[in-house]
Amino acid sequence: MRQDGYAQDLGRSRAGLQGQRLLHHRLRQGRQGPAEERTREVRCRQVRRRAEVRPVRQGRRLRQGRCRARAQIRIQAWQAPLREGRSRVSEALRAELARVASRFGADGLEFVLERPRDAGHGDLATNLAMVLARRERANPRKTAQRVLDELNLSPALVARTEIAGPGFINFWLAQDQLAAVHRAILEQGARYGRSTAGAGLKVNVEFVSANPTGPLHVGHGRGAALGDAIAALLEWTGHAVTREFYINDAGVQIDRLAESLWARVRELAGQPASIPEGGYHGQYLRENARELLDREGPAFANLPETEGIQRARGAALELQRQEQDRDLAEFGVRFDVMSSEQAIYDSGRVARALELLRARNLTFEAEGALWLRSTEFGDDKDRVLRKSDGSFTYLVPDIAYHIDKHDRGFDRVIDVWGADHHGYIPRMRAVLAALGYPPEFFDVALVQLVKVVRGGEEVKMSKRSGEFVTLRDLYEEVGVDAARYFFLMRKGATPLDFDVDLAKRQTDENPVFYVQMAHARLSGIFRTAERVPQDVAGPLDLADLPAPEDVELLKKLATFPEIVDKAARDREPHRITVFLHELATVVHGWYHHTRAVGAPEGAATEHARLLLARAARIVLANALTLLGLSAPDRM
RNA sequence: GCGCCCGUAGCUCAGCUGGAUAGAGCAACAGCCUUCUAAGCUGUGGGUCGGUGGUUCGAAUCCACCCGGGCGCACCA
Repeated sequence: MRQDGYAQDLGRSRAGLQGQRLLHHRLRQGRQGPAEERTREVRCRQVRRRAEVRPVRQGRRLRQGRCRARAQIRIQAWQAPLREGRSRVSEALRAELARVASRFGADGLEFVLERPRDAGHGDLATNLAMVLARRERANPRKTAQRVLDELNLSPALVARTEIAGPGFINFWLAQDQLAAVHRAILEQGARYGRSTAGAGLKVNVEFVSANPTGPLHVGHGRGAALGDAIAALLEWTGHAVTREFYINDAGVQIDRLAESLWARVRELAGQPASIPEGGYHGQYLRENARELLDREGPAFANLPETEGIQRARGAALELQRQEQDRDLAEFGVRFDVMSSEQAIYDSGRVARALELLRARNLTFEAEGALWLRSTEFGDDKDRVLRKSDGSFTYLVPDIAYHIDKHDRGFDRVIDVWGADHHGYIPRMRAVLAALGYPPEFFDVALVQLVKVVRGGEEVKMSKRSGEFVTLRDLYEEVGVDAARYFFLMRKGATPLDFDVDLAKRQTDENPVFYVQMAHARLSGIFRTAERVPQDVAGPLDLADLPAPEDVELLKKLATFPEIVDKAARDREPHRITVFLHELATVVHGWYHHTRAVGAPEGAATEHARLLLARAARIVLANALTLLGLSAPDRM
């Protein structure tokens, strides 16, 4: 039930949602009837969140000193394999700068070598001289000159250098480097942007994990798009990824589901029935009831209650699972493994997990309950495992599940959870630490709420579920590509406004359209030229690309692998959508200002621009494909 | 009370391990179609980066405190 907070919990748990009051108000008003019965469920979906959430967000700055040490260790653990993935040019330059630093008696000095925001500051820039000057209390610009004098760079690598501003050293790369990038793009094709940085690390990405108690809603959709994209990013960076869905098919919510379906069956058969307290009121259960009666015959409604509910349970689970699977498949998300909570109980893993904790002396009995000593491992209070009524808290099967993932040989486990579950993280982390798993084993990516906006108005009711906008409603209306793109446009941890009108618009105001259009236009060039992109081959001579837009485009293409690495490291797919939009802007500008087919500069330029268009088309397609989006040839 | 999240242009948001005049889209305004999709391009206006201190050669970014908004402090999943 990783995500259910989204739907049921709107009125309470959302952190950091400005301007949400209206939404809460509407939702409450809108489902006044059902909401009454749902009160209990709402209450029981609340999550505690006292504890630290920081360490989850590795890629972000850490404001609290106390979390810092721990988080940084983890950042390093994650980044380490990625270092090799950086471009050869910047690595060579970095190495040379490090050599100079050590000649100046500053071995291992930390400095920055990065791509400056402003193209006027070169292709790469370093603050090395400024850092050195600080140690020596020297003038940074003079130090920069000394660094330059000492620097031994091949002209094949760097064409020009300058000292700028307070002491930056800027580098312009040799054109050979750009030609090499172009060659790499054509050679690697659909693989351009991939790296082996992950070194085959086995990663399990668990996402969506919705309760099988109703249709997937937009919040699940965002989780699906995000989890799938994170998984793809990890694949692109050389990790062995498993996409997994955890079915919460045990527990009281399934009992309520079964009772609710049974009530609908009786109702359809004209018998007295009512949805139990905490039950499910959605229209979909009426449809399920109809299906069940059609399948089993009218006598089904006359079964004794116990048996009826028992059989309704199986049917409800099956039908809800089918519907969720269908929606996910249509949304373009596939899972390698479906795990069932019930199966974890049935296989004895829950009992074994409990034994394991007990054997390690991590539990104690008090007040008729069994407790976990989670405070000894960073949680802020001890947690109940077995309630005094003898039943288990949710923590227990979840612990068993994570042990299971560990036992299946995963090096890393990433759970994509609704942000309302963030209070649960320290608990799980504490348990896994207690079991001796390395801290980097477990991580969580949080997904914030989605607010659907139409005509400037908030969310509306779904006609079919009687609840929220379902994922299906959404992608049927705006299309899968637009839905996925919009879900991925923002950082997962940021609340998202989904503007349905904008997503449907077939103009450049719509970012999905704008990006896909860039790809279609590039394809159009080849149609006009009556050439197949794959047949436009040969080395690229930079001298045949006279326009500044040509070079700008090529440089943009060159940044893609680095963007992928960073997006994977920080698990932030939105960086790919940001990149896509930037690249599309450059492509459109290039398309408008230069001419490929029948280039006025001559045949050599036409050929060079076709080569460039082919490369740009590859990169656009790769970035789109990575996010699960199509790259249309015409629109 | 304790804790967590958030506060960047009118709106929605980027801003990567602190860097060189703070960016994009939308909205507003002004232009550009005998030429590969005008489903596009170009330009203009618009910001005390919530506030105050601190660290630093340098802070939207790190630290402290404060203000404002949201949320949580269960034997519920």
